[in-house]
Amino acid sequence: MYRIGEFSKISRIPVSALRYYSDCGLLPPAATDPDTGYRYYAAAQLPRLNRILALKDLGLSLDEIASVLDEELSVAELRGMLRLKQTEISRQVLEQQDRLARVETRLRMIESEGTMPEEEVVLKTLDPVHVLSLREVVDAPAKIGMLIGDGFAALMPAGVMPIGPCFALYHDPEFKPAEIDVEVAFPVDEGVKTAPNTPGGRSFAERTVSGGKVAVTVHHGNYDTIDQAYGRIGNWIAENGLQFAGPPQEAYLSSPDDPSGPVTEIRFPVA
Amino acid sequence: MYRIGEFSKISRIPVSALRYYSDCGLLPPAATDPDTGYRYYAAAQLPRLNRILALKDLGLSLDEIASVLDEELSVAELRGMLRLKQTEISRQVLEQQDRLARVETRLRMIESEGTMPEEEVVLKTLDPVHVLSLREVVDAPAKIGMLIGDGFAALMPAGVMPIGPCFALYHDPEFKPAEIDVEVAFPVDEGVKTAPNTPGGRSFAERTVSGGKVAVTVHHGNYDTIDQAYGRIGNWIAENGLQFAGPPQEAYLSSPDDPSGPVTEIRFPVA
DNA sequence: CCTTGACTCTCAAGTAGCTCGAGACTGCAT
DNA sequence: ATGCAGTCTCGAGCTACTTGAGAGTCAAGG
Repeated sequence: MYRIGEFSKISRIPVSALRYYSDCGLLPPAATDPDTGYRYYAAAQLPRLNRILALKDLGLSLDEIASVLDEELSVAELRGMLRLKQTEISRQVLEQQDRLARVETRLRMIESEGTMPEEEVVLKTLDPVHVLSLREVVDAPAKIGMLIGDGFAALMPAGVMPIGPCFALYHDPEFKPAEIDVEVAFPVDEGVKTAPNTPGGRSFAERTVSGGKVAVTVHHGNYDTIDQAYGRIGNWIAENGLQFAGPPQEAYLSSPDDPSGPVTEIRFPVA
Repeated sequence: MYRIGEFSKISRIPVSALRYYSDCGLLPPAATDPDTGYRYYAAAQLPRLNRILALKDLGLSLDEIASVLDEELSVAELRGMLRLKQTEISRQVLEQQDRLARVETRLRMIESEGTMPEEEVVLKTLDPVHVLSLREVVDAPAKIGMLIGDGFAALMPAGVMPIGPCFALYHDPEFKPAEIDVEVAFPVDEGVKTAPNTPGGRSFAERTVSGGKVAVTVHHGNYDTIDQAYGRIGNWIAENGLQFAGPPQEAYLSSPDDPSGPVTEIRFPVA
């Protein structure tokens, strides 16, 4: 029988870890002196310790290891557990490879630009939103603001409160400055199915804007420089090997009287 | 200005995380009501939040992100940090791929054998050990036991206490049962440079057995079935694409009077 | 028999990045 | 006045240990 320090030396596992395994019942010492509490280990416990290490090496948690070693899992269960690990690990490998690619992209960016950007593009997941919307082909971006104002002017008096920032969807397959097919959407409660027409005589459509993965970036400042944000997000999508998967959105996140200027979030659904 | 719940919705970051970022100073709210403690966020804080998310996505810790965002790191430092991450992540990728291969091997093993083995092979790292040793060509494995006994018989009366279990090194490039070139090594303190000859007239050599990576397995039971352990470890090394890198060792880990039988650890240096 | 030094014990806290729950306020709508 | 959703702080929990404090134990040397 070895004391914990000797057993640590022959197993090359730190004393603290052995004590931990002992405390959580994974590898109780062969004997414990009831007076002193000293743990005594037998050489014959090494196989169990090695099994623990081997299973840990496969990525199992100590709880899982305990169940494998002590609960006589059926072969089917064991196989299932390992299959699960397998998919989990391959997922992680892919994720880490992606991350590695992103780090490398970032390094190249630093080399070429000498610094990191103030505004980033990130991937987020959108929930589906229930909206009332106005769709129209307009001949100038400024008209969109009027459309939004129109919408609010119709909704507020009718007691319909948007439950989130309103946003625009751009339905054109490509951008034509003189003929913009835009849909202005006001998120509302599920229950709200309709609203009175706008002062301008337009009628709301009720629909659900689908969710999913979107590339997102924020433009902070005057609207006339928003093409920077579009450029950024376009590059990012290309660099990350993604593809457009729906009409882009622009969400207007600041109240019009915000002293630090308007904040617009641009979202491109991607796949 | 948004309350935390609204800001959470537009940023799609959980409230708890926003509070956490606020507490650790990474993203303090634009304003805090001194009476109620309510946090108020501005839309203009989204770019900073997105930068946080993007950097987190690269694998930086929150501390590192804070220093990147606030401490105006020089471009060189930034590059260094990312390079470090880069190597770190590629290391992890390789490690995870290895692990994946091990899980797959294990799955195949379960398919073919229907269960998991009682004794595992694991990779460990040995420290260099200072030893006194006896080397000899013997004509039968049983003679090794006698050599060990001889060694102890010489060391103990001279007051030289081994500081660890004794072990044998097999210097033959291949196994020949009738002509075994074996070295029996007794780990001793650095200071011990010599010892009297054995009763059998053999003299000790003093040397340091080098450390490094070894594949290890334990044989529990009678010595005549030890070839199982050798088979196991040989297969394992082949399966894991490793190569022998030195004479194998056998360490005798149980005292001779252990009621549960002898325990032998077999170690193959690998590269 | 006593001391010394190495070893061991238990218990608590720390690690990273949050999440969750309890108990108490706050703000807004009826 | 009431209710309810939202918010606050504070503490614990997650993994697999590691580190440290303070106290007790063991074997050898004097």
